Amino acid sequence: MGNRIIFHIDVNSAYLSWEAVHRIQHGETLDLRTVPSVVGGDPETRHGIVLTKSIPAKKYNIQTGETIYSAKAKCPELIIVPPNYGLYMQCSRAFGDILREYSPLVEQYSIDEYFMDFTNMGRLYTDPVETAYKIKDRIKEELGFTVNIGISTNKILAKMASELKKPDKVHTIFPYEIADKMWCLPIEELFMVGRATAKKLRSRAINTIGALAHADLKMIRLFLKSHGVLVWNYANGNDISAVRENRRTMIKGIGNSTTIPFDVEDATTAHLVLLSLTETVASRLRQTEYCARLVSVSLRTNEFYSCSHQRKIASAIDCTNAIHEVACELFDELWKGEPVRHLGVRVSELCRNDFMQLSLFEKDYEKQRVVDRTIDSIRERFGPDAVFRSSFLNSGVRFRSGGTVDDEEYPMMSSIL
DNA sequence: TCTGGGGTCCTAGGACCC
DNA sequence: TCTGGGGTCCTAGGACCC
Repeated sequence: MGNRIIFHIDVNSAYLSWEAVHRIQHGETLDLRTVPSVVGGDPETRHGIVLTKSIPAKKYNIQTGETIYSAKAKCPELIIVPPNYGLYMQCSRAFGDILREYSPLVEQYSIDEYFMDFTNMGRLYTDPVETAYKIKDRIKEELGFTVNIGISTNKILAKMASELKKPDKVHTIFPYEIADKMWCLPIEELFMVGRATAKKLRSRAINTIGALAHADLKMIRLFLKSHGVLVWNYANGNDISAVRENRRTMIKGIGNSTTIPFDVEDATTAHLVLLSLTETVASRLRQTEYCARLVSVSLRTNEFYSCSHQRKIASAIDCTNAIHEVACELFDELWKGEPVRHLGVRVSELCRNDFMQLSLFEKDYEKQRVVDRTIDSIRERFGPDAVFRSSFLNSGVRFRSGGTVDDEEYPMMSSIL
């Protein structure tokens, strides 16, 4: 196996860029990217954090994930726009379609990132770097937003390369360039080194990616276990994982969680929120033609204490009511009576729903499944709000939280590239 | 006017069995 | 009565990504 050529393509300030382009296309004269601005949630409903910042906003030291409140304090004239996930899905798709013109082997890693295997494309295209510039400029011209492209011989180096200088840039980190371009960077810049790992490494005087690369692997393994081996390899540019089309990969779980605009203080309201979360989870589960054997509920209190509770169930299910019933049991066992800020429902241990085994005691589940499917098809034809349970009337609880992903699903990123 | 939501993977401890 | 170890399954929590 010869050397590979891998591209990593990353949208610059994705949500914000996409919103800016959308506004310009609809006659807006101000380009959000040229002023301090962020995409962020609404503090009124307790969703007030920064999701994406413009480059001018970055100059005010505004960080992704910080509160809108503190971002405004750093820059009073900051423009805040709400997220629009439907738009992002469209942009993401259009972006991927262009990439697939350059190689058949394209992997979507997240809503705004793709890997592309350019090995063997040399017969069609003169030079990878030259082609990367072409792709970048085409995306800018046709779709209106800029990307960074990183090029190397594997995924980790391509990804690290695309993170170098932004925006609208092409970078390479070929193996012979690792020392010059990557080892000087602070340790937290390395993929998979988050706050906890950075702290542990820095406490042992490992402050740069280069220092980690040169550290003794046995020592790293001793205090960071398998994760240490992973990041040590990344620091050395070692990665043999393949770019894989994300059609066939098994989805592991489906979840929906929400921060409630008010503190929930009674079980009845909590159960209603769980129902709204379960409606989304269960309909997505049925849409993907899976059943689940594990249900978990997570909870965050008004004091930001988080905990979770899960249970394996006897036979796999996909009914809204059945999942909701388990979720309520789990909540009742978990909840100690504190005011609840956030609730989540997640199903996992999925299996195909075609050869479902139903025990005799669960025979009315068949009827229930027919009801679910009927409701699913009504919502498909007339919109998600066409039917909802009367228990939500005047409850102050949104009857369906989160969104169903109506386009084809792509599996989310994992730590192993 | 405080702190999102969607994922994946790993680890540790206890139960249980041989 | 005591001492043991290995294997699997289950659960909770933590770390990381975007």
